[in-house]
Amino acid sequence: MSDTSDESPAPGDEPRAAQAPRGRRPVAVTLWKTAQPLIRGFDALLVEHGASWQVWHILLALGTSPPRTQRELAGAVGIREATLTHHLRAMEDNGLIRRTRMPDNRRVQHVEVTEDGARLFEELRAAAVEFDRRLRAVIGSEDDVARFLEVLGRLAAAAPEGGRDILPEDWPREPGVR
Amino acid sequence: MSDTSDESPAPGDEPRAAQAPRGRRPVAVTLWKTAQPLIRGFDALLVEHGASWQVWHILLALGTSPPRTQRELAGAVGIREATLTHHLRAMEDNGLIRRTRMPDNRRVQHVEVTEDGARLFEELRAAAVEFDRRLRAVIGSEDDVARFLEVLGRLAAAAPEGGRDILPEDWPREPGVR
DNA sequence: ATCTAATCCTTCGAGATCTAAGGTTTGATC
DNA sequence: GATCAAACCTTAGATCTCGAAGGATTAGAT
Repeated sequence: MSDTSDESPAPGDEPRAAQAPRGRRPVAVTLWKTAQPLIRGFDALLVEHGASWQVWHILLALGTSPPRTQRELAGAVGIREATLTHHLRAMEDNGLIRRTRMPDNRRVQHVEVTEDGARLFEELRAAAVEFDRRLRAVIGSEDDVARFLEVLGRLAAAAPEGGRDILPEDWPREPGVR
Repeated sequence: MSDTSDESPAPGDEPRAAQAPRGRRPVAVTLWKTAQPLIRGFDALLVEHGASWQVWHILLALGTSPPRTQRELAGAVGIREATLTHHLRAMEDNGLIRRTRMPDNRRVQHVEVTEDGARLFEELRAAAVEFDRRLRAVIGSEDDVARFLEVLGRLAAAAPEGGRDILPEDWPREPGVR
């Protein structure tokens, strides 16, 4: 996006009613405007393979560390339970997953990846790995990537616990402040 | 979201080790799961002030380097024209902006921030600046922040030109490849 | 002049997402 | 065990977003 490099206030910039914070581009905005097109590009890639970013994300979460409940799964994918229900129903219709009530706790829906689902994920994985390889190349050396991800981890860790259920009064906290 | 921090060495929390078996967490996913809660937290903050993340973003774009057309504005905010129309209508109804047809080119709608809009933005600015200050503190020194933003810039620059209109075949490109 | 194409914006319909509220099942308390 | 609360999921309604198509205006070509 050309706008992500708009530190050029254009020579002869006019004092407008709304004045931006001088010089500093907000971190959160920059982060957003970077993540946004990347995810969209990734999604476009997966759509070509007959899937979508969120379907892939759900399959990934199911494969990585199988969540017990849909709530956990939603948390892992970063969406709400209601939204997950929506996706799971579609995925179930498409035969990618199977849902069964557990006899020992009939509240939970156990989500399982079907053969078809596993096959699809395997196909997507190649594209995803290649995509990731290129992004890492853009970032730099392995150390650069590690440092970058570490910072992201710290930022994410600074986010409120429940995802976005309750915002503590003084959030985000200073580093070290507990 | 506890899951977004499941790889960070996070000082003082370690509830679950649920880690991807084959190492390498996808960069795009990590980026997304960091940006997502941050933006949501920021939005929640602004909502308390009677606005929203996108309203603030639009006001910011209008103030920073006033776009000539709505198309430019949409690009600056990272949304589609159709979506922008939606927001602008609401903002116009709320008296935050004013839209007028230009006599020399009656296709374009010139967007202007009203007094009320400027006043609201001024109020939001304090919250936004403080929010940003804290995020930067989480990242580290000023140099750390600069390095971090530089990487984000490179990632964003690697994205396809029009934002996400056309995905070149070999995207994202290797650094240096043109 | 007129026709065609491009630019700019809006409308429409569909999909993703959220919050809030509801339904079921389970656990705890009396 | 009856009742109340909690856990888990779904449904309903609203909002944000997009793509595609349409309307209006301008610029370019004939």
